[in-house]
Amino acid sequence: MHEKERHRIILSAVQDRPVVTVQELVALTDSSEATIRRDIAQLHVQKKLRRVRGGAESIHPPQFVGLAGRPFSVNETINIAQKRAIAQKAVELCEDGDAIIINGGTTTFQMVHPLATKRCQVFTNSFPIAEHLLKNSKNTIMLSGGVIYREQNIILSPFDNDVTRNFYAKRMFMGAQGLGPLGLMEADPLLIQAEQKLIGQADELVVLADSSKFSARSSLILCPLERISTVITDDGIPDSAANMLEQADIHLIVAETSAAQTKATSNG
Amino acid sequence: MHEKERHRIILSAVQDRPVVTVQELVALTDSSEATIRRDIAQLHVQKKLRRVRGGAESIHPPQFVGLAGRPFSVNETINIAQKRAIAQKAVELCEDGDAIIINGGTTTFQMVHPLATKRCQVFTNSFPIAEHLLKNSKNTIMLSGGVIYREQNIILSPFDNDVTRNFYAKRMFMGAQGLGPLGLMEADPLLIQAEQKLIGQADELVVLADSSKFSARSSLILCPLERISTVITDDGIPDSAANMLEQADIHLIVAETSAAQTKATSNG
DNA sequence: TCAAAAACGATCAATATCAATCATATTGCG
DNA sequence: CGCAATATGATTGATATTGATCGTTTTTGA
Repeated sequence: MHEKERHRIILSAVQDRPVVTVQELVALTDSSEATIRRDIAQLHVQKKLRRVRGGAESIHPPQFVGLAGRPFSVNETINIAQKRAIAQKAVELCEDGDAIIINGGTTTFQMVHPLATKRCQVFTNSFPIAEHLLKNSKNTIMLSGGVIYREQNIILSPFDNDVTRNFYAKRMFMGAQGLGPLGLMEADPLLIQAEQKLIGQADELVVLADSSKFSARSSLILCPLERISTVITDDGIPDSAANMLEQADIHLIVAETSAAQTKATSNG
Repeated sequence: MHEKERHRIILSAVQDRPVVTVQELVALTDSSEATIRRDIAQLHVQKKLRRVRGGAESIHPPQFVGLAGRPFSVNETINIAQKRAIAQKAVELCEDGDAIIINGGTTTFQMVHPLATKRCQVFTNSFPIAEHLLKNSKNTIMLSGGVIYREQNIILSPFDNDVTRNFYAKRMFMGAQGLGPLGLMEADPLLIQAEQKLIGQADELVVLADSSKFSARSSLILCPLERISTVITDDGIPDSAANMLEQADIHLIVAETSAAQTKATSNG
């Protein structure tokens, strides 16, 4: 077996599993320990893997380093204040007993905190949302079935899901990649398919989009503006976008993120 | 077993329960106390867990202990050694790439630890099993859709679930309330309905039942003995039960528990 | 309080892994 | 064909890890 061939096998083995032993690679490549060690040493200086006693491990974090459970550690902290304020407004629309659909996403995930005190029937395709609500609230949780995609933490099914078809909700909450005159934009075709199914199961569609989403564009249109009942955004929304929504007869809710909450909030 | 591998298992075990004993980890990793102590000490200085007398505890706050969400805090520790040994044997039947169904339960939950090093396609109706495997393994996880029942931590759907119908597995693993001449017994009619659906989706039915289950009885029969391919139990199984299974042409696997390996009892 | 049991830490032998060296095989070239 | 260069495999001494033992400390229970 050629050197390159072994390297290919070693790298693929290391990427599969968090750690591969020299012995396993010996068996896998049918070569000697000495050769495998030499290979590992080479790949180590090439930074293709990390050499450890007994074998080699992937150079990438073995997935639970920080103890997985942080749903979307990367995106979650972007515009977190706006997302939280928006999510708060979204939950304020919900009353105990309501049946709602929450589509997975970093903004909608922020709804879990204010939702903790509610008792709604929540249908979601997001594993982290279901997990959090299950552990920290008394809401009834319904989950869509299918494969759990780790990257998005979303559950997708290639098949029609009767659970989805039989659940009908007052409102569906969802985020988006972008929001423009053409409608709601999304990047991933797979997500679009799943989300379109869900949209059909709710009376009102409530879109949670921080103000940066009005300038963001994506190539795929999820649904036209007419389908949207309500948009919740933050006070950074440009006038043009507000006008656009007004003309489309969309109810606009602006969540105030600054300390200046002097506006039309009537509290008791 | 290698250092990294053990660390993986230890961290994954610590995540399950607020505290894990050295003995449990010895059983789980099949290594010595000294090694486990050294590992715990290492992970402690790495701040991956906290070292305490008797074992290790999660570094994260207990959070929701009283609330629903902790998988099976009550049942989980009953016959834990037997359940673990049984689960270990069950996982030994699985090879990378296998499609398997794991029905929710306290015994089947113990499969998550040995499964951490596998790469199977796992279909389950158990939220905790899905959660753990999602966070601590590279298995592909498929979840059935429906309402999450907090009491059992099981996902049930009143409707037919196409995800379920379209997933066909080599083996299905399940626990039971009881196992007698009439077949597999279960207590809850709702569970029976869901489990019967799943049973139809697998070639072989593997039942995980610690030896106490042979004396336990329940009012409802889930399926007859003929449907069962394999039973995995511990070495406390009475001869009468072993004979019953043998006559039903069921493959019997006996997992030896460390406690029962001492044959002579000095005092009665 | 004391005694028994469990858990711990240190030490040492057994084992596994490693690095270095040498031997062998294959290839390329004169 | 002979020879050198390279790659691979085998051997050996060095090093690291593991498991067992033993004495000490902590916990448990009377």
